[in-house]
Amino acid sequence: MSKVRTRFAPSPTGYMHIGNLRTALFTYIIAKKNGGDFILRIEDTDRERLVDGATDVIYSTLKECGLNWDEGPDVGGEYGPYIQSERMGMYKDYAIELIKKGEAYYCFCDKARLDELKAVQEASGVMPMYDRHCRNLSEEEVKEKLEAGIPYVIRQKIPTNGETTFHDELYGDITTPNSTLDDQILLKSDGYPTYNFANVVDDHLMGITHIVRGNEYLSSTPKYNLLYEAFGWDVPKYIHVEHIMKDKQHKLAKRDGDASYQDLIKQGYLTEAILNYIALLGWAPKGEREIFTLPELIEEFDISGLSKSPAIFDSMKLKAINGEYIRKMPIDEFESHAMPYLKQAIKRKDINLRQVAELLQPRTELFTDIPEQIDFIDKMPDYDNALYCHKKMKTNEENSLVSLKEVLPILENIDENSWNQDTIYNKIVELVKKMEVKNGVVFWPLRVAVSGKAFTPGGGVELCVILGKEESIRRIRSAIEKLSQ
RNA sequence: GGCCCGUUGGUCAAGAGGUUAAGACGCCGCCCUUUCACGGCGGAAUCAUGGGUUCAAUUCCCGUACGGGUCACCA
Repeated sequence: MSKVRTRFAPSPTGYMHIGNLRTALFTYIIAKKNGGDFILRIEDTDRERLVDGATDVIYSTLKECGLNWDEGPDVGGEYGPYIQSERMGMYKDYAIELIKKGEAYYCFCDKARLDELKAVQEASGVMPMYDRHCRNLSEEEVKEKLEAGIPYVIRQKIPTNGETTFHDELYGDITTPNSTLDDQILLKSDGYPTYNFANVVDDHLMGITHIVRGNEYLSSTPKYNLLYEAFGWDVPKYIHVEHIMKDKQHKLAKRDGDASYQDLIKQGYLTEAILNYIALLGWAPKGEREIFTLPELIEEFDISGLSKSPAIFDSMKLKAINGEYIRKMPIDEFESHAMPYLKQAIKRKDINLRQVAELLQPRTELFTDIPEQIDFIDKMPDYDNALYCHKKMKTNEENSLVSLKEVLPILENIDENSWNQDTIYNKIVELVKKMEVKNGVVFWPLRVAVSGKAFTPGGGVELCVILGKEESIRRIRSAIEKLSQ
């Protein structure tokens, strides 16, 4: 069996849609799973849609994701060039070869005639399709028109009856009546190939064995298949993957602002988590495990786990997976990822950011959530005394005031050098015992007094450690004042 | 509209002609606990629909509904 070769062939739009990224992922995995090669080909023949720097987005995204290509525009390879616009010269010969084989023909119909034809067909409710006006021109007629310099295109000669069946590795055999297939244009009047034609020729020339692509190509595959057969080329294996949806009726689109890899990164998601999640969208592993690195995905992957129906993108699940990756990180790595957000929220220089990071790690699902969690550190927020009332902690404004008054001198008596978790905690527990109350009766008011928030990462003691002795004492004093009014 | 594809809890989904129809996210409850989070335990919640085939169908077949895709000198 020949070596497996797969290809990812994006158009440079300056934007990596996560559906595309997922297709790239599967394409890469299928190659690597079989010890094959993954090829990158840039399909940039649409000059009008060309965007500056767009190929760089493709390169950098794939690289960040670890989807390294074995052949491509920048790394070369035996089957280049890998940029479609640089391959333009060769297609015409292939189109003419097809004409000689009787599998294609010159068409001299001009735009006006085609437009009119289409209008008539649409008006009568018929599917717009070329009427094969030029399909049976005699050799003389063709020669005459060519010599007269009449512009032409080359169209594929689809069988007029019968049906075409192709095999998809996922969907099985799919059969389509030939009568529903259009004599599609292979070579445009400017001499350039259409995408459909270039694609088949390129895939063949590059020795692609498995074509992995979006499900939108399912209905044009019969025509591709006919093309392979017309040339007498080996038909590759097809694997069509379903779309990622925003909801049941809408595809995830650019305007949603969260459809691209870049959008997700901006929102604070980790590359590994994104990759892991999109693999799970439309593909199910054999066992119950869900967290996989790229090499593990290659190990686990099997086409049979691919889904045949569209999957709705669920950011809650992505977030949960992101959280798992975050919790798994060594603290140093977490800290460096979190640093920009820590600095954004904390301007004070006397705060030990490492300690803050330690509190935050098990509580972070998205890095962008960090600032809001620690916004009380620089500046005590305004809060209502009602915060001191907590049913389960059995606290209210009165006993909170008592607790704070008791705690204050104890904290004041702790030496600056002993201002740490254990010391503070033990001293407060001693106090609690002496007061003969529940722990919460002291801990809850303390936490409120130093944070002014209903929820904080860490409890009163942790927060006091973070804030330092001086600031903690100051906050407790002003809380006592506030409660005494 | 023609053609093609699909339909298991709210979402991702496993599954098989006979199962208590996995698991995950989310939700709810409990435990742990100085709040929250983490962790642990438990719960509610699903086979689109009508006909066949069969002793038995959510699983196989046909129809219906619903959803998606596609019908360019775009890629």
